Amino acid sequence: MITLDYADRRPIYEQVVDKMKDLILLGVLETDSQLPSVRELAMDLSINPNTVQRAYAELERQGVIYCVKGRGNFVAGISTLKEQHKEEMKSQLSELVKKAKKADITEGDFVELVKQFYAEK
Amino acid sequence: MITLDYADRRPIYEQVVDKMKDLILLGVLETDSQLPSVRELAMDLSINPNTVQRAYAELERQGVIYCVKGRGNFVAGISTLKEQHKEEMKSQLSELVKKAKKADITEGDFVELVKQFYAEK
DNA sequence: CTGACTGTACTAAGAGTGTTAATACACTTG
DNA sequence: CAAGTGTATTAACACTCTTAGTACAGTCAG
Repeated sequence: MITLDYADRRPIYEQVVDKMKDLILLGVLETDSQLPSVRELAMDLSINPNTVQRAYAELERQGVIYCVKGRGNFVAGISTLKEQHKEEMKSQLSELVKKAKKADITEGDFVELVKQFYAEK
Repeated sequence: MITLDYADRRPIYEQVVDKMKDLILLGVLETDSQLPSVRELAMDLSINPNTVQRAYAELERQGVIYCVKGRGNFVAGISTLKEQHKEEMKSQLSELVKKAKKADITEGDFVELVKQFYAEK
């Protein structure tokens, strides 16, 4: 379901958070569907249950999932997640454009790159 | 010359590396001009000389500056730095476009955002 | 040559974070 | 009741970042 990247400098729990968000945004995990249990995912990824728990707690804090004691963790509505994701991307793009300006990259060149990347695959 | 952001999660030495690169790319620091000494910058930023040394060592490793024992640190040619910077941005943009695709953001919308950000300030 | 400045190297210590391990408890469901 | 859930707690370990202190070698102006 998820693959960890140990070359990634970021902590494991953070990777789990992002991967889960990706799966939800991609529609692999639908609203109200159940996530793997803390212990199950820990086994699957060969990490400690505490680490998974930390990731799930963060996902709940962000409103991405909801938890029911004794039953499990479930995917929350994805509308807010989609909105957050979009805002996050806009923010990143804004930073990137600032950098591009500093590097004397013209708007035309930038747009050309965007089109090129959109055409890929 | 440089301002540290203690809200930034990244280590200080990494911030120093990036800020120095920015100053060089912006032309504030010209080729072969001298950087502040390790001890001087440490005093200026109220951090330990070792931390500055680490940043400078990293900058030298990346070929951004060159060091002369007993004399100081100097800005290397900026052509390779410019190239690296451009490649880095392209890579980041590529990732961003991938995310945008997943989020069902059209090429048109994306380009519109780019133009908007370019128009700012 | 001397002194003050450079870079560089090393060790030690402390703080913070991430991760693991081992329990324990409450809740739900078959 | 038993097995599976989430949740909480404590301890320990590893790793990284940062600081502190010291030391040594090179450069340069006086």
